[in-house]
Amino acid sequence: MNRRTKTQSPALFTQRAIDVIKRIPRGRVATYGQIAAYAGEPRAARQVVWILHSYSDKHRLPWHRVVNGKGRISLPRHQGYGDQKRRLEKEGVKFGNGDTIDFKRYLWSSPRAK
DNA sequence: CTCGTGACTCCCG
DNA sequence: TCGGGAGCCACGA
Repeated sequence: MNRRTKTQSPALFTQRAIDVIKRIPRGRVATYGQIAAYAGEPRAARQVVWILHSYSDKHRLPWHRVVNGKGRISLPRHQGYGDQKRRLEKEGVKFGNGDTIDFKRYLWSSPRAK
């Protein structure tokens, strides 16, 4: 009777989070917490991180459009920091002093969330 | 089941 | 402005 074995599919949250990330439009950015909130778990920002690590490739997620709550890239300098910055600038996102992104201009807001 | 991991976030000082 | 600490969640070993 338990037709649905838990190992079959990722948690609903994970699925929704992936979906949310895929909806981030070009030239816009979203924060980890924001994505988690749209997916239904405001405090699962860390889970979003894990998702990026595990599914960004399989699902072709726009991982570079995800930044931290301070409007800055979270990747370590020795990792994809420069890569992410370049990808964003290529989409028209400008970085201010201290490599901060102006949320008033580039933060994405889901049409359905509001 | 317990633990470790991870590109976070909030709260203080 | 910056750093430390606690809280947070799901997954894999």
